[in-house]
Amino acid sequence: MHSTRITTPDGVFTAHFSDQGLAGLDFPSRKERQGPPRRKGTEPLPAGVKAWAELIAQALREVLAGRAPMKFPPLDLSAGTKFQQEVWRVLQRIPAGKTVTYSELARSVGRPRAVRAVGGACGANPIPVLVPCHRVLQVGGKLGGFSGGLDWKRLLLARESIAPDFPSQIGG
DNA sequence: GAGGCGTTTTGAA
DNA sequence: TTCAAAACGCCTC
Repeated sequence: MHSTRITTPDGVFTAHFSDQGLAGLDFPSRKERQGPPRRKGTEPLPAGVKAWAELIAQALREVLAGRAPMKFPPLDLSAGTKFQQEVWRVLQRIPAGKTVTYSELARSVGRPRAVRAVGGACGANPIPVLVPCHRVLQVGGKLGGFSGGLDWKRLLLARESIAPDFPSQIGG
């Protein structure tokens, strides 16, 4: 397992790689968003992993800009259960600028009643942003939850020109 | 509008 | 195997 930092205009993400591809992605910490990155993580990466990291950096910037990535790095989702992987597959098919509800997602995987389990699968998603769990909303347009924090979910949706029913704290 | 219950999956003991 | 928890949705009051 290799780890490296992915610098974007919105902060420094941390990517984790297995032999199969990208296996995990961490959101920038507050410190990393505000200050310079630490030296940790500068260890040399295998050439293949380095190439993946560049692809991921490009893909991340595309998604953060509200666009669908041109090239997509290989994703290693084998850590999840079969149900979770099915949910994550469906998530990857959601185009930029479009959203689905937890109930729609549940129907897509053939478990129309398993809306709560779908929420759990979204929360277990190891690769947020690239596996767009932020495009899953509650019925009625409410945000629901987000493992990286609702701030990130709101930001990502805003970049895609999606205006969910934001809580009144935003105003309006 | 608010609270309670139902359904499904997952992780721990 | 059993129990508790979870990024939900629907029904009832």
